Formats: sequence, C-alpha cells, structure tokens
Amino acid sequence: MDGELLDIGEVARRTGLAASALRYYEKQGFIAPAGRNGLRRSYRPDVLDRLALIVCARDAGFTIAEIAGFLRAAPGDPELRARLADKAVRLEDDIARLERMRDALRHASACAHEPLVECPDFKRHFRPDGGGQSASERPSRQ
Amino acid sequence: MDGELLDIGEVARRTGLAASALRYYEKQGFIAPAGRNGLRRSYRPDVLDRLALIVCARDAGFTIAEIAGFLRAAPGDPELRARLADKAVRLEDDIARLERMRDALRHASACAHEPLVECPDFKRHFRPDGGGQSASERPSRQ
DNA sequence: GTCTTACTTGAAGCGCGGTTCAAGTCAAGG
DNA sequence: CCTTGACTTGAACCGCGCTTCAAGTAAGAC
Repeated sequence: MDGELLDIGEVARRTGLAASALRYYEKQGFIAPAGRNGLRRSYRPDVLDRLALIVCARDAGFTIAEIAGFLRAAPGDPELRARLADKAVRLEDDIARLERMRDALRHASACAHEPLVECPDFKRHFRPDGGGQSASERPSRQ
Repeated sequence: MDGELLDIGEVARRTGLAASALRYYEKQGFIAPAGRNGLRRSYRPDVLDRLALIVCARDAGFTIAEIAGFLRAAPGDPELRARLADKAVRLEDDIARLERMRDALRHASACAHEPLVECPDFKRHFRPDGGGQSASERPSRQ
C-alpha cells in the first residue's frame, strides 16, 4: 500500500537535483535506494523529505561533512544536540551579517554618493567605528 | 600628512587576511598598493576599509566576480543600483532560509524524537506541507 | 529478437577561492 | 660588506561539491 517506488530520474525531476548529485549523496551515505529494478535504483518516496532537508542544510551553508555528521549521528546523542545548538548560534551570526549586508545594499541602491564604495553611510555598515582609518587586532579566522 | 604607508604584512595582520589573499585580490583588481618600497607593496591605510567591505561581501556569499562588478562599476551607474537592489532582495531570501534553519536546529537540539531527522516537527521546517510524501514541480535551481 | 533509452559504473575533470612552492630580490641591521 | 628575513614572482596545487565522460547494461516498446 503505497509501493510507489521512484527511480532516480523521477527523484531528480521532483527535487530539481541532478541524478549525478543523488549518486554523489548516496556515496556520502546520505540516502540509499530501497532496492533496484535491474541496475536501476528504486527510492521510497520519503527520500524526498530527506533530500529536502539535505538541500536546505546545504543552502544554509553546511558542508557535506557537517550534514553527514547530523544525519549519521546516533539518535539521542547528547553531543549531537550540543553541536546543533552551536550551529544555531553560528547561524545567528550569519543572519546578522547578512542583515547588515542587506541594509548596506539597500542604502547603496538609493545613495547618490559618487564613488559609491566611498560613501561614509555605506561604509558604516562594514566598520562599526565611523571614518577612522585605524584597525587593531582583528582576530577573524581565515 | 599621514604618510603612514603599510606594507603587506601589516595589512595582513590588521585584516586577518593572508598576504597571498591580498595579492590575489590585487590580481582581481580589488585593491592596489599606493606604491612600492623596493619590490614591496606599500598600502595607504584606507585599503583597510576596502578590505573590510570585500571581506563582508565575501562572507555574505557574494562571489569574487560579483564583488568585482560592484567595485568596478561606474559610479552612479543606474544598472549598478538595480543590481544592488536585486541583491538586497535575494539576501532577504537567504536570510529567511537561514532563519528557518536556525529554528529547525533550535528545535532539534531540544527535541527528543528518536531518529531526529524523522521528527515531524523538525521536518516541518523544511517542507511547508506537513507529512505528505508528495512533492510536485520544484523548480529550484541547481 | 532487436531497438531505444534511461539508467549503471569508476575515474577524471571543473570552477571557485585561494594556498603553497621554488627561486629570486632587496632594505635594513650589524 | 654580508646576512637576515620579509617580501617578490609565476606556476602548481588544494578541497569542496559536484559534473562529465566512456563504456556498459537492462527494462520496456515494437
């Protein structure tokens, strides 16, 4: 009762992912076919949910290795929970940065300052301290 | 009066970027030394502002090519303004996605559902339509 | 039976954003 | 003058996240 298995082409169509990407994800251990029809992979429909999750995580900036960690971790693993919470915090930072960038772009698209990149209002979005040319000890990781 | 030129090592230290990255950015046309002391690049301190902008844009997910476009565009170019506004809109979408991911992670870090990735509350963050296994025409670009 | 067509495989390749390397230069210090 | 050491160069290399390729296979239509 459901028995509706999907082949890789169908999954590709429905998710918008390339078949090669699905095979790649399989190699990474993210998904697995329910079986084969001849050589062809047959997927249960719930693979679509899993792929939606993977795509979302990928688009949110998680690396393949991180996603693998989340998907493969033992259920209930407290360390996993901690990592997830940690990631949520980092996402907060990412969101804040993107919001600053968005605000800067909004200003830029309306601002008439001549060399746009020299507009002090624009620049203020990137360096909290006004126009001073000083910059000390920025520990930013590279 | 200021004459305080910085060499590449100093700029690297102050920005947290590698010297190789600075040379790379120069090759891309993002920055230029004010002069040379022998072979050594000498930068005016305002290069730090420009680098802050570049780093921020990079961290906000802009490609090198996009940043180049923004930096090199003719000042006042109306097409540039339009592109900036367009980017701001896309950033909105990115922010929204990141917020959904953040909410999902927050839930996940507290949720006791056994195979975590199967938690319906968790999944709901990724697929607007509840538990249905259907998925039609997702045009998502790959 | 044979054709078509979408799949299969492993290996190689690609674009991005730099980093690393080998060999060389040169300003400053002693 | 000689050494030191941070700089210089172009070219090669790297990790990521896939894509592309060449060669092969099998399900379903005719």
